[in-house]
Amino acid sequence: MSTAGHVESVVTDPKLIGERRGQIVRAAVKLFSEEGYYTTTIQQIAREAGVSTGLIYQYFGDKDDVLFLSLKLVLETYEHEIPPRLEGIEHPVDRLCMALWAYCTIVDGLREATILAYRSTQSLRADRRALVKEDEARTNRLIEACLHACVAGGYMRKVNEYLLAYQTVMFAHAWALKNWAFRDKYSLAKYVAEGIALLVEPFLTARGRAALDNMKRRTGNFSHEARDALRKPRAAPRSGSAGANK
Amino acid sequence: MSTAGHVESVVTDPKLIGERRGQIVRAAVKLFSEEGYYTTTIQQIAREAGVSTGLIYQYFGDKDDVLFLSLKLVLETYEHEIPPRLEGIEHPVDRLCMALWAYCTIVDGLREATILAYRSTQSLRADRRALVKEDEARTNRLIEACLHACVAGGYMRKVNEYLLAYQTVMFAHAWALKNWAFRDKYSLAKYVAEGIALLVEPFLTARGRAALDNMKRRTGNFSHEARDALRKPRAAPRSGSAGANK
DNA sequence: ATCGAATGAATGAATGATCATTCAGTCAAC
DNA sequence: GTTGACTGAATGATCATTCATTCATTCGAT
Repeated sequence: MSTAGHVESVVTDPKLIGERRGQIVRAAVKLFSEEGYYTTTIQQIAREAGVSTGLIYQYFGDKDDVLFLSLKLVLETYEHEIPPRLEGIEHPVDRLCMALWAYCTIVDGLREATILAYRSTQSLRADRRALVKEDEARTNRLIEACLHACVAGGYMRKVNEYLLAYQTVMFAHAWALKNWAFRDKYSLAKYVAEGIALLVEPFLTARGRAALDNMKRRTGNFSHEARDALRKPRAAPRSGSAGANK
Repeated sequence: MSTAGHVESVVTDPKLIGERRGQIVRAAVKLFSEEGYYTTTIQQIAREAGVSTGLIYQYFGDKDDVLFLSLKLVLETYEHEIPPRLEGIEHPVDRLCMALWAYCTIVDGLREATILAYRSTQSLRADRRALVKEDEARTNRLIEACLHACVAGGYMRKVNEYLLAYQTVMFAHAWALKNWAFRDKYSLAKYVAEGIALLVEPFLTARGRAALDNMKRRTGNFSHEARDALRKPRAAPRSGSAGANK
């Protein structure tokens, strides 16, 4: 063994190394997404993250653990990025549409990672798998709440909110899972518009339809960033009771 | 090597064990479904199939090839088992509902294998992956055709048939993919009934709705095997297009 | 200030398991 | 006695995981 030749010290900038774990997980998500769990080696992750193989075991129990935190990162992105996108949007129908739009956008940005979630959740140890499912269920409830508000407000007729929420989530996931089939048929915006036609419109009451038409007019059918167009001009409505008025 | 030769004279004698390949693929589907592709070893497959490891390489080029044929078997099951279930059912709305019901039933019987398809399609070599996708697309067109017939017959309003077909397929797949979430909320029959409420009913015209109501009456909401209830009482089994009557 | 533990982050070569794949044979049928 | 299906031990690669070391710190005592 000749330790001599290696003068490659820890050249990392002392200032920049913040989150070793995050650094490693980010590398892992990238590689797992591209190549899959089993075909990605710890050595590759180490190289991608710019650390040594040994260090990974300082921060993670084993490879399974790295996968677990990778999936968690992805699912938490879903869960945490939707609510801010809904902030300030009052009308239940607007909120529902925006939730669908937001979800699809997020999936679009994490297309590979979304596929990763479908591919590898069951290579996790059972206990960790349960935690991942819990994350997924939470995101689901987010959509379900939007649906419920529409029904409660009289904008949507009674539906199976649970299953329709699931279908909505599946619709967003499908953008990643079946992208090879959709890519050259629809832009993301068109896809979302079709999603609304399939998952929202058919269930609206007359009142709901009016709200949707109104929204479409204001946002030009989601062609651009519709978020701001839907926000209340100005207000400080922190505590909102869902009570539909007018 | 090439798996091409289908009608190879591997064993031409019907007396001798004809289906060595089938025997092995069936074992592989079982194990891949239960454990995943990478965690299943050729040795295990051999044991399960009751043959030696070496023999597998007599019938398959490599492990990837075994996966390929396993997935093909599953997808072809979808493709081949739906049409017979529709046979003899004339009314477009009935056919559509039956297609959904049939698809869900098949998925139910292949729950693990369906998950396998989602998990492992991308561990296939690119060229084989394309073939698998082609299989999937074909099944999709089956549903699309049912939808189209409904629209053409004036039973359903104009919809994006392509995407609604996809949603229908995803709905069936979800029964496998998210079974942990649905299992204790719905029976399969209830699930299908909800599927019709979400994916069929909302798009029907008045005429279509009448047809659906009529079907529900005859079949008791799919509670039992509805297939026969929908079949034409009796008719020329094979030939020509009998005029669909009222 | 200076020195020499003591700490612990980080390294990467070595270890040990686990398989995919091969091949020298066996056996049964003709 | 030739053929070819079939066997299963042996081979060789590929990793996950370990661990003896290195290096840069901090810090207490001088």
